[in-house]
Amino acid sequence: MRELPPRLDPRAIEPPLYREWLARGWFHVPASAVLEEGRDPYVIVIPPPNVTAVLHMGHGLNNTIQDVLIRWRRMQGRAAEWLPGTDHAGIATQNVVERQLAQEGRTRDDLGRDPFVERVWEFVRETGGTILEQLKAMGCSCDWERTAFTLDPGLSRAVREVFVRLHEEGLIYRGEYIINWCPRCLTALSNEEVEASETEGRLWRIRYPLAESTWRVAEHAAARGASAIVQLSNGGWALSVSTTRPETMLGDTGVAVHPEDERYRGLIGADVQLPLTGRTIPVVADPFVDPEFGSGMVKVTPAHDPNDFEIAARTGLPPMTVMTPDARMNDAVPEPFRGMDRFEARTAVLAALEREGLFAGSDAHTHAVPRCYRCDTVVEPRLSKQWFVRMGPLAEPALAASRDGTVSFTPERWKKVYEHWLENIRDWCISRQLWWGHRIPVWYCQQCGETIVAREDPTSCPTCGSVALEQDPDVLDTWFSSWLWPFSTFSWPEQTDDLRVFYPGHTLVTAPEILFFWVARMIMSGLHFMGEVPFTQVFLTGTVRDIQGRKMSKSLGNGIDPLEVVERFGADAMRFTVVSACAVGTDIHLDHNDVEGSFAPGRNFANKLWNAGRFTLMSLGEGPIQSLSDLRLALEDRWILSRLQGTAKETTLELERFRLHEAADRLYHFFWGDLADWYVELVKPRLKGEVGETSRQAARATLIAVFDGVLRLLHPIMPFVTEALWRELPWPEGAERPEALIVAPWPTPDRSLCDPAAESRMADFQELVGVVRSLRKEYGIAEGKGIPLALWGDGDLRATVEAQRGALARLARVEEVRWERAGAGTVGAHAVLKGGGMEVFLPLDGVIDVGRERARLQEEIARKEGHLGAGQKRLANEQFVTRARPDVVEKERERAAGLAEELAKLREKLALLEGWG
RNA sequence: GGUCGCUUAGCUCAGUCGGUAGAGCACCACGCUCACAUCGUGGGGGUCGCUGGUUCGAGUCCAGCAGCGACCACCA
Repeated sequence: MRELPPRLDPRAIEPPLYREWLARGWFHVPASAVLEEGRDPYVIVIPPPNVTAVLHMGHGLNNTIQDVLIRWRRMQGRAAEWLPGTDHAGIATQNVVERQLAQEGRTRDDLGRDPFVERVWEFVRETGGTILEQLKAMGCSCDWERTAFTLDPGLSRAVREVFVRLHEEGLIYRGEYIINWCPRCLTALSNEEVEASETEGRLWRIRYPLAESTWRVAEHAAARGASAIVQLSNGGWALSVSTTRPETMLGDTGVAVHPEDERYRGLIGADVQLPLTGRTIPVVADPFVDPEFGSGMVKVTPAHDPNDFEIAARTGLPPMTVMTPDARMNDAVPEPFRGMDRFEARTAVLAALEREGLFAGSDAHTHAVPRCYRCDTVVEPRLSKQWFVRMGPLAEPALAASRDGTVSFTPERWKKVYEHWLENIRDWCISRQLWWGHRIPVWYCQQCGETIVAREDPTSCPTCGSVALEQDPDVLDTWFSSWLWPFSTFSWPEQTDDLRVFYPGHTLVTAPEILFFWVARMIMSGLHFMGEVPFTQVFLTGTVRDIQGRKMSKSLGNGIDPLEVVERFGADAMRFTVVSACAVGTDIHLDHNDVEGSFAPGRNFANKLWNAGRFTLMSLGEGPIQSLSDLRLALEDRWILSRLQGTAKETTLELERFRLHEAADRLYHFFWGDLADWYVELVKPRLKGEVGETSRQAARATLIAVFDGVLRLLHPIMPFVTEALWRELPWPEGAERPEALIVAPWPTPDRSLCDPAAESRMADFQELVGVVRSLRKEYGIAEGKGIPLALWGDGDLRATVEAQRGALARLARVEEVRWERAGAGTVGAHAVLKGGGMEVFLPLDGVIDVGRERARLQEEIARKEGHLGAGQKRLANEQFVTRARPDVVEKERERAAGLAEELAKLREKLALLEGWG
């Protein structure tokens, strides 16, 4: 038997095992495994991390979960395909490279488009994919032969096909609308890419003077209580409007009131002098205006506000863009404001209005300011010509798939969130003014103006034959390639075996943050292009947070590097820790200031596994292992084998329900609590041959069987330490041995090994040992000192204790067991076993503190009397007896009877003490 | 503003069908008995956020309130 070191050294075992699994091709699943071997596929596609990303704990959690599921299904015999890859991450990656350039004092424009894109490619080739290497250190068993990248030729082809097809179907259109514009990234954003942040701002009130011709009407209206109409110091009349963004007033082309607002009815059509600009704008009527809010009068800036754009479209107001792409005031505004940043302009506009006596104060106002999800810059609504996907027709089937249960969510509450989003779906702005990404497959003929949308790059205009074609300069939203991931990675639109076999997939594991960005859209595209949902189960993980509940992030410096954890404590320790911490629907909290403490549970358990394995291997001794079925098994053998069956059943059930932490918990307690603490302790003498050869053989065979079983069950969560130990296990003669644990069959409970009687008797024995130990501690009897034990109970328990007499002596230091009632004159501590009806009596003459024991007894009697009283009251209650479930009533009766019996014994004991003291 | 979720031991969280509240960590005491001190044994610690309701009985079901959080949102 090989000597194992007393401490698990993950660094010594993990990398070689991973290399071997990889080399043996166990992660790779060819389509033939399904088509020829008839195996049932199980497919997970990885949420592709950004190609430039480095691993953080969120990935650690997410990918551990995926690997647990994949390894478990693989052991179940499924063709378990886990497809890895990365996302080109348009804005994020371009930003990274632009920052690099900035350090060299250059911009992307200095380089020009093609050289810039080449530079990004270089960067991606150099550093991209680091994260995938890091996943390997975590033990992720991805099918690396299929590693995909959203800019790969195949995936790019899928993107283009989808664009063209949607365009043909009329689901893609180009138009001039208000979109979310990031003035720093200089690109349009989708609604999902904008994050609202609650901000304490101000609501400024400003005045727009009315043309003199309307003063009389205005005065009249003011007298009738039109609060928005005020008189200026020069005697003229003005409208009062409110705004959170005063700088946009330079782009106002109207003022709107509700058509049925009696207060302002006379003013509809009136001319208003727009301050600072010398322009005259009209008052229009539009039902969007809420008469109840503020003064019931709204300034209209069609080119810089989505609502105003709508109002303008309905009322015919012209849009007027007053900002440059980087959010400075453009040449459309009066000279003094030109070139000012929008926030600078805000101050300047307010100051200018004040000078003209048109500033009317401000109020504190909390509102949601939209920010770019990539750079946090305040997003500017901007009128712009962009490409959009018409989402309504795509959303409908995706909604139905959730409603009819074709797709299910874990935790279930996300279903509602998903459906709510789809019910209120808005069109998707997919064009980005970036260079890094899939170029939009659209060309404009410079000759005749024709727009060409094509699968292949056109060389000439199909309408006029001109060769002067210019491709649309924009690229597509990164998510426009990610949403095709479940089929584009399997060669779609080409109809291959891979596609047929691995689509649709099964489980998607991801963070809730990208439910709309990615999950919902994948379901939409899957249904639309493949006719089937891409997966049927969506498992949304929690968020990894620090001890203060803050999200882990680079900028906060509160992150934990999973690789550091792997390096220090091993992948198994990290995996077990996160799995056991990831209760469904809850976030996981880790302390970045105490990485060791945070991962101690996993590390300790991995080490426990190692040591128990080490002990087992060392104490099995030489000689063949006999078959279990040929041996006469002891009580503890039957007990642990039975417990293993229950554990296998429960573990499987929990995994099926995505309750990974429960699975981890069951295995932890079975391994540590049952196997290591009890079984191993119980069989030590037997393994040494102290109880005879037959007994030794039974213990060896049982130990091997249980170890084999529990290592299999633990393998998905802790693949390395389990595989390392499993390889050292001797194998029963004649039994077929799988090639490796990673490909060993998943245990299914063997009913013939289930033994409730053994479980029950062991439970009594364990309790007896616990009671004796506890009493020893309580009375301060030295650990090493043996004690006599008197007990009485029924025949079954007696048999148990007799069978375990030796173990009792070792585990509880019991010197002698007497089956007789303690006579008068003997005093001791005692305990009553709850279920078993067995009483323990430790004669403790000379040790016991009689006063203390008496008090304790009295206390216990009082407590039990209380319980009994409550129980009897319940039983006396006619409603309870007639209405409660029969088994509950029966249980209550038994409990009461038991209590009464215990009480009688306690009183007897107390009487004994009285006599002695 | 709307929707959803959470509130149980010092901390992080379980708690299935309503029937005498659990785990891990932390803490205290004892123990280096040859698998493991990353360990073992024992122990202390909870008015289950508050109020009311349903029920024979509520951590669990219902209503209201408070606090926290998430998501959604075009009231300037």
